[in-house]
Amino acid sequence: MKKPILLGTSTATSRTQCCSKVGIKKGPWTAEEDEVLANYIKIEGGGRWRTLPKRAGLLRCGKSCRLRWMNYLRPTVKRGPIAPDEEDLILRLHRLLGNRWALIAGRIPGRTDNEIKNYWNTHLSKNLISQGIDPRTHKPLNPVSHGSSQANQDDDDDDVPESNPNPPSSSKSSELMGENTNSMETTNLESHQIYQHQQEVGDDCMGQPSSSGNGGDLVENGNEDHMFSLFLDSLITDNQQQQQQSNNGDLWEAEIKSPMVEFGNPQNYFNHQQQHP
DNA sequence: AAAGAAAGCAACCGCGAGACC
DNA sequence: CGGTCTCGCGGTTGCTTTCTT
Repeated sequence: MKKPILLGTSTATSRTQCCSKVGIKKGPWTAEEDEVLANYIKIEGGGRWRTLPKRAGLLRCGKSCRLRWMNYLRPTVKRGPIAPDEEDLILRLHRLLGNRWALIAGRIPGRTDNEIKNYWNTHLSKNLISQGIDPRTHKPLNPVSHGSSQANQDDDDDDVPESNPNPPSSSKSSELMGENTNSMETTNLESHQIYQHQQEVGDDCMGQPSSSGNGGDLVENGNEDHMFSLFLDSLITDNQQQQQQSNNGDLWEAEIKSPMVEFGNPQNYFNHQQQHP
């Protein structure tokens, strides 16, 4: 593993980040540090990360403590290989959301954004490339080989945000919901149908709304987040059904018909809900 | 068996948003 | 209302492990 680094004045840069302070340890965590952090959070709870290491007696920066807890020490973190159904879910979520790792992780119980991001970069993106699919856009790398669908290829790139291949540098969920001003009108019936659809489909495969930690912010804060969660589930489910229906047909045609496109994006769903409660 | 390459993954970094003063 | 602080996120780095030659 990585050798722990104890930062001193010689290695500290001009950065003013917390981790550049003298005496703050970097590198891999030891079992002892893990124990100290886990025990402290068990007793005192998480949060206030900046002051937590001092209170817990750790020579780490708050960021490092938070990351360690979120990605490794949390009891809800699931270790072990990604199951095929989880992989399928990651693919579908990435198709819909782009590199919104925290959002994706929020829909996969026990998995962290870091883990999913790593898995995507090391496995899934390579798999897609080997299949001739662009992992960023989920479209064919060589459109020529895809026959009639190629005719729509250029248009798709311009105006269909079925996934978000180039998300902005800050990818908060709120931004996801607010970035598209292309207001596509929806009716009360449509939004109601999606909501009702969610009720029928249930939450078995998407996981429970996460109760803590990374990505869980999507679904744990208030009614709007809950509604977004439900909406996201409906997107995933409908997307899956349409892919099955397309069944080796024109994948991208099916994609265009996805609920994401019908709504424009989740923000439109919210706007609509707020205007028509 | 040894060396180099590739893969895997934990951790770091910088930035943006929201909270707080 | 502007400045500062804190948190959380996505991108990236670099060390360790595994595979290949």
